[in-house]
This record gives sequence, structure tokens and C-alpha cells, in this order.
Amino acid sequence: MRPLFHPSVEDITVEAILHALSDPVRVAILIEIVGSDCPQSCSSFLEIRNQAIPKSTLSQHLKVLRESGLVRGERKGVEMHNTSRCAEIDKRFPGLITSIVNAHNIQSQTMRPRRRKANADR
Amino acid sequence: MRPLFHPSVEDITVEAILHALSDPVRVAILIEIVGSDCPQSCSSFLEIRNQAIPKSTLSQHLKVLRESGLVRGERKGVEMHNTSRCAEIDKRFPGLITSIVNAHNIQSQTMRPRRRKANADR
DNA sequence: TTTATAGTTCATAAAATCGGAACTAATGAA
DNA sequence: TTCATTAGTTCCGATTTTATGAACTATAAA
Repeated sequence: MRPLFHPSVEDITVEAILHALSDPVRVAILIEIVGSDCPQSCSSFLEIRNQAIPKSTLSQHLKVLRESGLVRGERKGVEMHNTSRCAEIDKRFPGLITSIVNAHNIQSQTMRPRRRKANADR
Repeated sequence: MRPLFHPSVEDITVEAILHALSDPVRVAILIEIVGSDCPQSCSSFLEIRNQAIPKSTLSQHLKVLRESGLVRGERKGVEMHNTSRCAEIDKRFPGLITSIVNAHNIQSQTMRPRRRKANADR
């Protein structure tokens, strides 16, 4: 199994961050990681926002979060410890992550019923 | 030709905004629109950041920007007047666009030579 | 050892993106 | 009016990306 890739802070790009956070599942995961005071395992996200995520998909999502620089993943025994790198990112791009997370909170508070995608609630 | 779709402010989503701005060409276009004091035509972006963009691709990019709510497009005679909706968005998601544009500026100031994509400089 | 658990990788199907060619719509000239 | 021009959109095939079940790997515990 190939070792996990983490970009150094100065290689983190805005594009990659925005792309990573343009997916509702991934933002939910990040918000969870940011909000908790201890590292989260991948499997703790198998169900998120009342939605079951297949574990191969979940693995991909965490890879995207890691490789964009948003999350650090460290193998601890059989499981993975996922922690936020937002503090580092905030030094490079002040206010970016905060305003995105903030906007997400506003959005979920003002959510109105929406046309749902074909199979959003499998 | 189908009329242009613009979401109302309360239907604008963070996901759509982030997705729209996760593409370097689209951010460049938005920054251009935001920075100029008069409406910009689509064709003014046929060359952006020293890069030629095919017009079908450009049309798609502007569609993404419009449908995410970032840009308003109004047909004026034979051409299109593209203007920013950032002020509206800022009311709903304070600081979001500003911090993204800001981050992009920081990034382009600190840019170091990077592995380029297969045919980025055609 | 074997078994169990947590994650990753592989293969493939489905969806999104790119860009040339054809099309549409408005304008102006003959 | 008709023709030509200019600005943008739409169509469609090729490429790229994403999603997910199945197979695999790595660690730990029995």
C-alpha cells in the first residue's frame, strides 16, 4: 500500500481546495473533522448527513481532501487518524476556509426544499 | 435559443459557487468582470491569462458562472453583457467571494514553477 | 496460524468536460 | 428585402473524471 501523499503548505492551491469543498459529502466530512477535538477515523463517515456512503467512495473522498491539503491522514494501527490542516491553510489563505464553512452553515440554516438529484437518497 | 437561466439569490448554493471557482479560467473571468467598471462581452475572454480559449468552451464556462449565480448575463444586441452578482452573494454569504478572490491573488503572487498539465499551454 | 477490522486499489460503468462544426440571432450594408 | 458579419449557443464525439462493487492489503487480536 502506497504511502499517503500530503502536499506541503506552499503547494496547496485554491483550485484544489475549492474543488474538494464543492462536494457536499466532502464539506460535511471536513466540518466534522474540524468540529471534533480528536482525530476521526474514515469509517466514522460511512454515514454522514443521513446518507450511507460506500467505503470505496469514502476512501476516494478522503483522498481528495488529503491531496488538496485540507486533511492530514495518519495510519494509527488498523485505522486512520484524520485531522484538519485548516490552521496551516489559514496562514497561507487567511479567512478562506472559515468563510466557506461559515457559508455552508448559513446555507444549511436557510435551506429550502430543493429538486433532488436522480438518486440522492439511496 | 433558450433564454438564459439565473438562479434567484436564495437558490444560490455554496457548492455551485465553489465548483464554478475551482477552475482557473473561470476565476480569471470572474476577477476580470469584478474588476472592470463596465459589462464585459464573452468574446473579451477569448484570450485570458495568455491562454486562448475556444469559444464553445468559453460559452460553457460563462454558463457555469451564470448558473452558479456569480454572473449576470444580458443579451444586448448582438453581444452579451456580463456583470458580477457578487454584491448580492455577499449579502447571503458574507466574505465568501472576497476571501476566495483574495486567496487567488495571494496564490498568484507566491506562485512557484509547477508541473504543468499535459497541454496547458497550447 | 486464523479471523476480524479498516482502508485501499482495481475494473468498469456513468457522468462531466473539451472543442470543432453547425447553428441561431441581431445588425448593418447593398 | 437579401446577403454578410459578428457574437454566442448547441450538438456531438473524444477524453477525462467520478462512483462503486469486488478483490486486495495491512494491522491487530484470538
